[in-house]
Amino acid sequence: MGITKSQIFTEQQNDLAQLFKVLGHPARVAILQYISNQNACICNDLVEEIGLAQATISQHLKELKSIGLLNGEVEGKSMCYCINIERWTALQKQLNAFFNTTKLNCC
Amino acid sequence: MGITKSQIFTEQQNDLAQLFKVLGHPARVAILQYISNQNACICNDLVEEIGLAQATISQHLKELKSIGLLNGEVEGKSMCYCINIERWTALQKQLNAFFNTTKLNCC
DNA sequence: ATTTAACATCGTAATATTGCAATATTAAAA
DNA sequence: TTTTAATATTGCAATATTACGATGTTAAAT
Repeated sequence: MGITKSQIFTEQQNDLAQLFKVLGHPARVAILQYISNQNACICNDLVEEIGLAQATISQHLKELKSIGLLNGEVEGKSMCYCINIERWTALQKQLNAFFNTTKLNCC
Repeated sequence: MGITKSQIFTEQQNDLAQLFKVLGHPARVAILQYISNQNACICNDLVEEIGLAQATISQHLKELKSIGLLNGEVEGKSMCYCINIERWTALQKQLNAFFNTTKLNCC
């Protein structure tokens, strides 16, 4: 098939998996790491920095935006992409909650 | 293309992305949650519990094993799949390290 | 008004993932 | 030893993802 059977899982499980999934590509990890080390973040820098075509970078940025991790602000003819601090922290808490509520009493 | 250009990223970026990727499927999230709430964990339970075919569950278990999160012990004609506590904790630390080292000084 | 620069979107090819039926494999039970 | 039960593996169809060239779009610069 190739299609994930989302309907058999809880919303929480689907949401959590979606977050992990978006983070599950080295380009997106690299983008987050790079942006976090800049003060100003312009997409064109990323194309040179990461080494993927402009269209590809743009797609990855879109996915990071889809889970609210990035804010994009128009700045002249450039875009200023920034990490959404609140979302970032909330995401970290969300993932830790998953790790902590999963008990380890097995075997 | 469809092929991730792993060679342009660091090993750390690829590894981290791989971990996120394995966790990025609701069935695998559900499996971890279910196993963690059991004392004994037998794959056949999972088939009924999760609602995917036995072959599919077996595949997902294999992926979780691939990042060391699950231990599989043969127990008669059943398998006892358990969360690897050390790996679990290490993984949580690894993800937190990613979140914490990513500075939030942008914009 | 044209040009240029910086993205975004579309279309498409290549590859990966998901899911399952069918078929091994393995070990206990009969 | 045959059967049964539990799980793994294989093969394949359907769908998703990745990547990029080509083409929009928008706003500053000329």
